[in-house]
Amino acid sequence: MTVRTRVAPSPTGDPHVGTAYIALFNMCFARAHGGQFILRIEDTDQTRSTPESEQAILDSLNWLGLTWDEGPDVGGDCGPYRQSERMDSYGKYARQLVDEGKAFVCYRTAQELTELRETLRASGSSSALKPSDLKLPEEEVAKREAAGEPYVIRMIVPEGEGACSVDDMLRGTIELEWSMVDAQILLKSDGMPTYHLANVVDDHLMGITHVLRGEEWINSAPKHVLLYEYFGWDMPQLCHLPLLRNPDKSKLSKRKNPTSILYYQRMGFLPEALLNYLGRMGWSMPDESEKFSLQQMQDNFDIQRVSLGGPIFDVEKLSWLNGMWIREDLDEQQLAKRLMDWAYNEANLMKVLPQVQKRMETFSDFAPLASFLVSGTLPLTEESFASVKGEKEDVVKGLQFALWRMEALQHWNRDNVWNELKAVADATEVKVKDFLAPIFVAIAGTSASFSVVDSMEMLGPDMSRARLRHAISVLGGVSKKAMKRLEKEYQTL
RNA sequence: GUCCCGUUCGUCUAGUGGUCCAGGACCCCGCCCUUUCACGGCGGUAACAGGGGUUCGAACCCCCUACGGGAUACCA
Repeated sequence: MTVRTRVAPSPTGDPHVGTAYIALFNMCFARAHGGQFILRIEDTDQTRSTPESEQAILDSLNWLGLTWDEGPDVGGDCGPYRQSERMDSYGKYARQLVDEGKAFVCYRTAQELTELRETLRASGSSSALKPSDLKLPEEEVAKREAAGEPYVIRMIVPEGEGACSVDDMLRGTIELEWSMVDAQILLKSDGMPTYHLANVVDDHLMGITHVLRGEEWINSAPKHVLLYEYFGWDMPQLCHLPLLRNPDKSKLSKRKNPTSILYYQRMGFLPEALLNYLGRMGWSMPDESEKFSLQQMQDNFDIQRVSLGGPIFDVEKLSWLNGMWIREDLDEQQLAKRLMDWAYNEANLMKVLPQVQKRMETFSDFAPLASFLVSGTLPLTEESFASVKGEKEDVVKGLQFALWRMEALQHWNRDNVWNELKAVADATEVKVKDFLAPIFVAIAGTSASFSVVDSMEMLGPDMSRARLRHAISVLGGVSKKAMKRLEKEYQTL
């Protein structure tokens, strides 16, 4: 048995707990059956991942204690497609399908596609874009080809009635209508494969027998079934795991929740506890114990014990569990070591010292000045913002705008943070000093602190965002209506 | 809109036709321990989404409705 999990770095490079969640289940499943667990970091979208973000994921999974096997060599590359020399081979597979009449070259432009979709919708048809919808007159194809216009390769899909049966290890047979399946792009105009092609080709080459992935993939399973059929390959067993949710039940997202493993690391959670908690999401030990190690989970793993309701990620219970691990599994020596590894080490001290030394008269000034850097959620109240000038409404607006900017920021460093914040201040015609004041309070708990952008760099993206979010909610939050207004105004910046 | 997947205490879950007027855990509350707070111990509140079947019997099987989520991209 060979089980794999595919990991795609997020655009901002934050390793997502959902990634670890899926990886954990894949690993336990594979190991419980004496099989191999392969992890592939892959992203066929050149605009998304970077070598750093890919490394960040590996580091995070390592930190959690997950381990994986070396995959079979399928051409010397298990790394990001961006660096792959195998890119040609995907084109080859796509072309093979074209030659066999199972895929076709499509010269449709983005604009034409939107128009086609609009007409489809207007006509009340629920059908997806089919090969026949996309067909262009031959002379038009020739013209575009001669002009060297970009094209993609799409797969041929059944048109008309009928459904595709997909077997799921947990859900049984799922029937999905072909009418909902569009002529999926296999090879993008930049020559990159889409997930669908790459997924099927790689899994086949690597001899993957089982695929455990998120529920969000159920609807594209027919495409994969069809591709395996087209190629004449054996289909791996599929298993769709439930999705981790925000407290409002939507798919766990960083806009509503800290989702980065780095955040939980910085917050001071033990990797054992975080992993233990993820293992309790949608799964239970046969004896229902709450606290268990990765090894114990692996030893007792039974995929049938996965429950399908989407579990809500509850930080409170995670905290309780973490406390259990701290109290029961670490002696004082070990705890001391963990604390030093976590934050109380020389490297961290050296980062802070340049900021605080100027402000110190005695050593005892140090802890109060730097405490916010090793804190989790700051104990803020509305009073904390008393020194901040301006109407509460405007303060909240500034914080919200700052938060949005920080959520969109891809490369987290001092200069980028500063440039973004300055840009918002300028665009809203607020003095930088006044704009930053509430952000100081949000980040450091007081406006009397050292450089807020340096602090934010040290705290990292998720902790910084979480604090901005917390500050907004302390100030009464933003109502749905107000949020709409703010979003509109934000767009105009 | 359409399709798909779900639905047991507020939350995580046990439960695969009788042992369930539904068990455990987090949260909350009370009591005990304790110079305080926490930890720990004990106890309490609180759920089978609704309606129809099937069956001697249904949280469990089937159907319908409602609700939630996901998908509907040259993102994964």
